[in-house]
Amino acid sequence: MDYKLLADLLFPNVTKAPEEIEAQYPARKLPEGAKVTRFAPSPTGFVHFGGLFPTLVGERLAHQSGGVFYLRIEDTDAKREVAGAAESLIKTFNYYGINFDEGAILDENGNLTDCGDYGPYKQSKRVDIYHVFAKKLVAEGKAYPVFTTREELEALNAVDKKAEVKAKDWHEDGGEQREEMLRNRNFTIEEVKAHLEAGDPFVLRMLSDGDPDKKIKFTDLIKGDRELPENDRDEVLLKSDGVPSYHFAHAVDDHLMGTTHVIRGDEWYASLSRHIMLFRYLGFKLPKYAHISPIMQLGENGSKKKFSKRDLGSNMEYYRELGYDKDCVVEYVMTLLNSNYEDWHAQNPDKKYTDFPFSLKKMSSSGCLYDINKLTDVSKNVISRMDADTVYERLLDWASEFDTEFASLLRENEEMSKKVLAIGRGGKKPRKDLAKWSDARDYMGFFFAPIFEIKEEYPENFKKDDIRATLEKFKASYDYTDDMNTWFEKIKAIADGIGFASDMKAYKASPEAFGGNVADVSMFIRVAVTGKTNAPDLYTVMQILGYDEVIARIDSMLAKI
RNA sequence: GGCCCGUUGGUCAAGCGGUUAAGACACGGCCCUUUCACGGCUGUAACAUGGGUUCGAUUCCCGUACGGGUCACCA
Repeated sequence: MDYKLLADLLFPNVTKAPEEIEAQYPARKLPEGAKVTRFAPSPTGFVHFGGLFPTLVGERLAHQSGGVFYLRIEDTDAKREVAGAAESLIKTFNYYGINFDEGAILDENGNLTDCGDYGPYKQSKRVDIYHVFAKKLVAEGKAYPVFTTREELEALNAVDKKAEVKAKDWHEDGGEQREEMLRNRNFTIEEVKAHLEAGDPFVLRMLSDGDPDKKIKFTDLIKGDRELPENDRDEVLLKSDGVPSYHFAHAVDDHLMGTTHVIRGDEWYASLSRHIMLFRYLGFKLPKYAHISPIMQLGENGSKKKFSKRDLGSNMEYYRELGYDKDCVVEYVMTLLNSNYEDWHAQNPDKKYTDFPFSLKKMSSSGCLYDINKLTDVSKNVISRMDADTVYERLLDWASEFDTEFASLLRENEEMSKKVLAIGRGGKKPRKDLAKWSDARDYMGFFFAPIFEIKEEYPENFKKDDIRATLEKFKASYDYTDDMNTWFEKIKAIADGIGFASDMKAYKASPEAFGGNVADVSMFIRVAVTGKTNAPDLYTVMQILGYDEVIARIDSMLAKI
């Protein structure tokens, strides 16, 4: 077989030499040790929660080392492509603070465009490039056309499955599919020419020289030194429409674009032997690989299941709607990614996650279970460290979209809202009331008269006379200018006045001697003012509410009981 | 099913031949406290399993079970 002739036959329009392409992609001028990583999504839908993991890892590795993190759109499957998916993918990542130095970006009008010297960054625009390298492989006898149609192949595959032909047997014993590959491999130039002239479509497959009985050794940056059987599959390089498969595009693009570290999901691990072979065929230097285990979710039968796109919480939009702050989600992912991250952040509360020395060595090689409890805890910590202005802004951002009534109240009462959000904030041990923005309404809603309805919801074991007496006495004695101590002394006096213990120790010593205690008295007032039995510090609440509002609320309650 | 990978408390996880087997979340108790939240103290709870190797295995080897990934002209 004259491979050179075959190559010209298959790719008559390809005139460029691989070297010409290579010349267009010179090595980047980067500091020693700088890593070049990429995120390479296919635009088929929303950003998946699990997709955040490799993305964040790639971003950290690149930016921590002074390297480059770029975005490449893998739109080689027109059938699955969803209009606008690429744009929304980018928006989502930008929203989470993950930014790309190079690659597909959004211009000011929100349209997809390229940024950087190693493009095009959309694979559908790189078809000519792939063909140059495809032609080279054919000319070297490392790839060949297969004219068998997909339908025919599927039928053969079904036969193999029925006969329980194992994948391994491909190499030794054949199987119908294997036979078909060999038949195509052995076509003469004349046969190929005849197919071509008849207009038969073909796929280009790599001509594998692997032996699955032999192992190929390699290093995965997370899993360590491993080995896999050599690849013996004649993997598809170009589909019948001339568009490359993932495998071929991966090799060509990551080589030309100078990727040093391929960070990807674990589902690619099994095809690594194929990729290694491809890089060898192409004469490319193999990048370093890190395969990340998928995040799991608890299945119905109690077993772990890969977090799938159908699962609640897989769409990043879900967290935004629920009101989880972007920083909280990133923080949570970081705690899962590097086991020492949480300790580090506890010791460096003021630093950002980008200051953390991220390491692949600290990554777990088994998939972890998604835990909403942990997300909640992490979120409370993150929000508790924010200042009141930031909390106000982000809460308002969220509410503007998902709770417009609350949003307008926040806007109309900006000053008060910030005071409320400042309660217990700052200092070493801040309050942790908010895990997500949607918690805020319940936490602080009572400050806003329009959505605050006073209900008479006292525990039943108290006498209404005591409650009434408390409220009346409080109303008579309340002085807005009192300091906290004076204020509370007055409440103690009220307790004494109605036969409740003002001293908790005395009460605990003999509870039967009193009608209740000062905590109960405080509760009477608290319910009238906040509508709840639990609220932030009552004195501060009243200071924010103002004298008139406090008295109005007391009066309102007095009218009801 | 073949081939890979994994398995320390409910969850996330330290650990790399000798430890009272860390820590965090969740859960329980106590303390602080006018409620809540915070904080402090404290408790329950783990090396999947069977064989080896070894003076000694959670740590090393083999098998078993369980879980996961993959086996497309999808990425």
